[in-house]
Amino acid sequence: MAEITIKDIAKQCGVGVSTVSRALNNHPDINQETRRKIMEVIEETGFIPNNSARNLKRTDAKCIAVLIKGITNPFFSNMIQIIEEETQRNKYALVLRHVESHEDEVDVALELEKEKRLRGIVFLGGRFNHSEEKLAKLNVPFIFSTIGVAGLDHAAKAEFSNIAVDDRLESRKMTEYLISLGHRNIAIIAERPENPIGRLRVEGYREAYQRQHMTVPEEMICYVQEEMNHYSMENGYVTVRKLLESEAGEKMTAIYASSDALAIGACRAVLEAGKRIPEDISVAGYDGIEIGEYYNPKLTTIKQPVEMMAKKTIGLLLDVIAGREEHQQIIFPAELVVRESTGPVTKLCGSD
Amino acid sequence: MAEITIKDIAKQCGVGVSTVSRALNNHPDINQETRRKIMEVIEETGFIPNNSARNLKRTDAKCIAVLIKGITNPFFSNMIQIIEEETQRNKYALVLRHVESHEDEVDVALELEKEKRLRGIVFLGGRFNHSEEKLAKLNVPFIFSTIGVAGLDHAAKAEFSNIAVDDRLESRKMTEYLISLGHRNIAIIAERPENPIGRLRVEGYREAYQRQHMTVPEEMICYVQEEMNHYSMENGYVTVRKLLESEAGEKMTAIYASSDALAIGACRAVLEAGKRIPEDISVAGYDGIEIGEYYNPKLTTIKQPVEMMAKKTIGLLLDVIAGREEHQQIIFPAELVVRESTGPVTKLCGSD
DNA sequence: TTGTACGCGTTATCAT
DNA sequence: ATGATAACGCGTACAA
Repeated sequence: MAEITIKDIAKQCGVGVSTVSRALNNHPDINQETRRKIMEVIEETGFIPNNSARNLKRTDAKCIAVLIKGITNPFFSNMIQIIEEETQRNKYALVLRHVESHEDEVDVALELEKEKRLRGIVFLGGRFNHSEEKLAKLNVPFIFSTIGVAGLDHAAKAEFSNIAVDDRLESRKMTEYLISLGHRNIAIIAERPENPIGRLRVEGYREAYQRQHMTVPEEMICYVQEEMNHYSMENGYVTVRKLLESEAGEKMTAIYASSDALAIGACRAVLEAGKRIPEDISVAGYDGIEIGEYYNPKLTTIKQPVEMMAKKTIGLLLDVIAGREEHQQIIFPAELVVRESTGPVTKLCGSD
Repeated sequence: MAEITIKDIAKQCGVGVSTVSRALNNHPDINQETRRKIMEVIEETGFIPNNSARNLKRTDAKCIAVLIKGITNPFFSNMIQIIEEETQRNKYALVLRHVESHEDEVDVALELEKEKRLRGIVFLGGRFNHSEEKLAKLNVPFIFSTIGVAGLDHAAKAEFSNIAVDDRLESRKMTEYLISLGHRNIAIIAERPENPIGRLRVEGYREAYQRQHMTVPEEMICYVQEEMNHYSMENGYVTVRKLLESEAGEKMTAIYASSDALAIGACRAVLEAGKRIPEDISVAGYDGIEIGEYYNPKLTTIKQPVEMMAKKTIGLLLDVIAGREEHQQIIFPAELVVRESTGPVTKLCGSD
């Protein structure tokens, strides 16, 4: 077995280990000729430096980590791509770590910080419910991106950055738009209230009614099924099918799902019930992912500015690392994109 | 800064470092009382062992890695979930590594093998075009899963395992089905020929015609756009829009896309051209991902048995690691799922 | 420009 | 059951 190490290379080249190390790391003070020779031997032998040993020793690894909770959420795939590009453009190494649902993302971050000598961390997805003490243990700058960090006091917020859209406001925007179309009984399919994002979006929904001095139709507020993936189309489908069988389902003229994936599932349930979209029931989503443009009918949604958000996330993190900036809370405006899945109320029996 | 280490804990507890190590790793020969005390101090201090140091020293890490090329491919998200569950069920640690498009997955594997002391590797996605010499450098068992490994001799195949469906056969199945509906001018949207999977699927398409003693409509064979993500809906959309403007587009009565994502894009292009699915043009996909069931119309597709494949991938890998099994080439049967997006030819001008 | 020797934080081996 | 100490493979200060 005998793993081949830097010593073997040194011996084979008749040089010291440090010279090999210098060759590997492109150190300035090394004879290019000896370097060439060493690299040749490395090539031949197929020697690969051990990263664990490197990380242990190195102090200056320009490396950041992105921790993603819920990789199945299609909203992230776009984000990740841009984050990769941006990180690379800035000559930073990137550790992309998928956090499994049973893991705690901060624990993972703590581990990774030691293991890889990180300079900064991005948290993508998951809920924000971390104790301040735990967060305080992180020794490098970190950012929560596209996570609803609600109800935190300013003191805590100074310890990290936050990139997001105003979920409450955007949610209100969507609801107001639906109301403006004449809808009164708008069902909302929301993330469970334990999730801050879910809560904020429901609050926005409520606000829209309240600002019109209309009573909030509480029976129209539905939550996703706990036991299955919260972002799956299946969840939207199952939830809306149940809804359609209920009393609230009879009255509703519009469905507002708090993610596009849920909305697609909702559409299927509506279609299967023999109703038309949007003639019988309007359906709207949230996120602005690719499928919304391609679905039939095209999905009305709240489009988050993913590209800008991803770029700002990395940009700000690197600025904070470099000491060029302080931690910030940045809210990006999202866009109400009206497409084909929503329309004016036509149902006559809608009002009771 | 002063990173807190195992020595600090030892000092603070008044014990030796080895005792702390034993406590951390749940070693059998340690007094439970001292262990409890040590763990308490660890808890208090927030000490986290450095993984790099651990990996460097450890010899028996029960750990496998899954390398995914093309994480944006929705076909994988399902697979990954099951792989995670299976790995955990077998008490193995899992390193999920996203391989960026400019990286070589075998290089990454080589690095990771040293860094993490891996016991086995799974390759998911990407094309199979690795030199045997390079693969030979991998010292642990590895499996290619859901990757078309075509045209390899048996000698090479004994060095690793392979889990896949018979892309040529399944592709033929789909084409034969479309032909049986009366379609003659079936456009195929395929991965570029450099990709073995793409090639196999086109071969299956050709075979279907040949077995019916019909000439293959070469002008109906389209490849995805090189410059954008090969699995994106956008690619399907752009490709089919171009196709529709061409001469071949006038004649075609069916489109068979070699992934569901492409098929969805194709549908949008067809719809936008004012044609109905399947009345004017039938559209079929390949993969059997979730969106196909929810799209409108529901997508006819070749459904790969993801769950079985994922389970077998991990099962076989662990068996090979344990010496219970030899490397194998396993072909799973896929299923032609007929849904709403395909139907009999109705177009009269179809035959020229 | 190059080589020697030490240390990174941990686990394994060997005493005790 | 526990402690001292030698590795693990590499980077780097220092000496040459």
